[in-house]
Amino acid sequence: MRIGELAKRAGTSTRTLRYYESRGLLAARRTGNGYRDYDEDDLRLLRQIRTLQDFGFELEETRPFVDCLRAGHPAGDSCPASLAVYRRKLGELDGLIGQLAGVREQVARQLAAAEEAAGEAAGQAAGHTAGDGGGEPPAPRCEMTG
Amino acid sequence: MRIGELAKRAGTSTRTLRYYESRGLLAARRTGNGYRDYDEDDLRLLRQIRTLQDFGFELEETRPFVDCLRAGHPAGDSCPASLAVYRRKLGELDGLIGQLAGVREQVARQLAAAEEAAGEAAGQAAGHTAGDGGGEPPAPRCEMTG
DNA sequence: GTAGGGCTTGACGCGGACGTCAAGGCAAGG
DNA sequence: CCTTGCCTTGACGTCCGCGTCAAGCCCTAC
Repeated sequence: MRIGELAKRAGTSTRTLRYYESRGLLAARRTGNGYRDYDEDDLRLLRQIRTLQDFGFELEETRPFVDCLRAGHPAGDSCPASLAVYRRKLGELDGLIGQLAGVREQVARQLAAAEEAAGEAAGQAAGHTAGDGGGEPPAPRCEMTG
Repeated sequence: MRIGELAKRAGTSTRTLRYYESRGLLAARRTGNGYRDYDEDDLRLLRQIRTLQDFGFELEETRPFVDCLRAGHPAGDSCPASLAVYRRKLGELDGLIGQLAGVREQVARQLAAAEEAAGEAAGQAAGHTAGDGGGEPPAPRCEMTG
């Protein structure tokens, strides 16, 4: 099949396929007139790349999977190098998730503190003190427009 | 103080400060010879920006905080617009964390399946069969769509 | 005088995964 | 013949937060 059909079947663009080729993934045969010519194996290979891309893998990280399929293995992750990428990625994901969770907590605390400060200021302005025990009360529900 | 000192005290670079200025954050007075001239308020403002940047906020998202400080408020998050950014960011973080957790689970399952397949292949190669029901492994237990 | 440091503006580079435009070839239909 | 639609290569644009270099001015010290 030609590049347009492959792109359509993989749900991507021809530009992307040419880009992959320029990166050394997804080589293509050529027909007599110079058009790229792909087969079902190329489609499988491309789907493997796209799946990993959807996971957030960088293109280079998909290379072991591609090489694995090219070597004739039934799946892209049938090779040790692919498993190593999986494991490294798991570590990265755990680290990133933990980091984001930490940031989330800090932002949540900042928000809570700022809301409380705003609430107290409003209370004072209205001559009405909050008067609760100064600890960490349950977060205000949704008093401001989001 | 001049730009070099401000950069040092904020733990960033002069290039970064000029960039912030070009973006309309962090305006600077000028001395007679054309040098930028900053004061302690600018430092506070800059620290606010840097804190949010460390949280992963985009520069544009720090603008409400900057405007808030410039308006004379005691903290950058004393204004409704800043709180709105906090809330939006919390939502984004929750979404992102959930998505990453979903990816993490998928990668973990892929890894487990590939490891098991590799183990069985090795077992067969060694004349030792794993012996579990040879069909598809049980469907993934939890679908964490992200 | 001159070396050295800090400052100025301007402009290009980077990384990642492409989008988009330009100029032109190839094949099929009317 | 001409149009339409697919294909080719090449090259520049995008986003973001800067890094880095270039050319030159200001001030101080020796």
